[in-house]
Amino acid sequence: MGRGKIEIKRIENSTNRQVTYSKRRSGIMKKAEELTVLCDAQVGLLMVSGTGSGKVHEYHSPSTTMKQFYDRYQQASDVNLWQSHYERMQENLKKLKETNSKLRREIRQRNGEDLDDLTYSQLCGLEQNMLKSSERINSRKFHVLGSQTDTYKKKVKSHEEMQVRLLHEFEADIHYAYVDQEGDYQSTTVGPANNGSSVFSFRLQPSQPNLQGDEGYGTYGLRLA
Amino acid sequence: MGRGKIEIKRIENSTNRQVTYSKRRSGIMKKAEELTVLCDAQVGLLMVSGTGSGKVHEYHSPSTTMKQFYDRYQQASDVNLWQSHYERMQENLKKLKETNSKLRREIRQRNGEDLDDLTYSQLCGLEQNMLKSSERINSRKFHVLGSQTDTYKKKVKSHEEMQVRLLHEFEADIHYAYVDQEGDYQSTTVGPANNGSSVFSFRLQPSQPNLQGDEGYGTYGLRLA
DNA sequence: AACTATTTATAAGA
DNA sequence: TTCTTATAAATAGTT
Repeated sequence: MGRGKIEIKRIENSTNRQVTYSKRRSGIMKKAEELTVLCDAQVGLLMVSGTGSGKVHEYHSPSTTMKQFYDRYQQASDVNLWQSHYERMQENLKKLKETNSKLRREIRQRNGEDLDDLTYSQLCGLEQNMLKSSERINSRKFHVLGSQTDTYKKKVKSHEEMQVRLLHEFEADIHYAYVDQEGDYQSTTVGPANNGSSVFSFRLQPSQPNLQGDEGYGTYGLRLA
Repeated sequence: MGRGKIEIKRIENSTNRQVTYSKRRSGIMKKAEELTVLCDAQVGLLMVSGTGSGKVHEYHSPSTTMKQFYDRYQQASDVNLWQSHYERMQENLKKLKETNSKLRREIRQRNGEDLDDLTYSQLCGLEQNMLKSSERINSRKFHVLGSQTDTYKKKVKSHEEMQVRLLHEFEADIHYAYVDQEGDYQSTTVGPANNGSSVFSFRLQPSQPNLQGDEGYGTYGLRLA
């Protein structure tokens, strides 16, 4: 219906396509409304241009809301899977929050707070448990200290060996300098020595990150004393 | 477009209306498909005859599922609040899980496990913290013990008073029975006495619920010894 | 956005 | 229902 017949296939000229979309869109819209009025029907219509802004044009008969149409879709499609997914997610969230607050409470109790609801025997158990844990921590402490000491011992030893070696090289250089008058011993000696000495500089440990940073857990904020 | 022009208003003849619905329905369907093909558009169309069976006729562009339509609609309308809500929820979930595992780790550490990554000074801090907490728990323990004793003391005292009172009543009843020959002293004396004695029965405390019930937190499972 | 030659859709009739 | 056909509407190509 127009100056010439057209094949029903994608219009390749983009501008042309856009124009045709616009014309036919209003055409179909009018048809939809006419159908609604003439035949007392319910009609829902959605159109999105593939080209262009992706703007949605819609028509729906006044008697019906779009929502009713969507409900219809849901019935017929897998959208309701989504729904249940959402619900499961919400439940999950709730459980996690509960668990979370219980964990926080346990930590607070292990920190000597929020003890009012505990019975005498629960308090006893908790104390026992904590003392046992303290012992474990203490023993670990010594283990760490021990291995740290060992490490340092080794470093010190290798450092001493290095010094001895350097001393020898130094003496050789001195000798060489006297012989050749051109010894640049700074570059041959100072470099390695600097490199080695950094082993003894302590690095500050960043303190334990405070998790979500508002409650009282993560309370043993530790730094190198 | 037909043998005669028609007004766009409800067709009163029911049969005629039905026929027109059928004809125009297929017409609009064809238009929808043409729009889809020609303009590379996405089209969704639903029609329900007001008269008749209420059967739904639908068309949607093959490239699109109804779900995509739904999503599209969300994008273009304020329903997309939902989308962002979903995303925020997902993020929340992730954060909660992270927090959770950190909390669990902290508890494990306070329980003397999972200490390998701690430095010496962190271990020291942790130990100090736990000893301090133990003290607090210990002092709370004595406080509870003390108030419990007080409570019992009061109960015992009131019980003693009750006994004295009952004794008097009992003697009075004996006296009455002798005078009247019909004293049913069981019902007047035993009732209240039973009621009072239950104060001394211990109730088992249910142990601390194990949270999600698989990891090693909630470890001080406490019962009345 | 308007025009108009044509094609399409369809109202009425069979 | 479906087909036919005269006529109204829609619209492709043009301006």
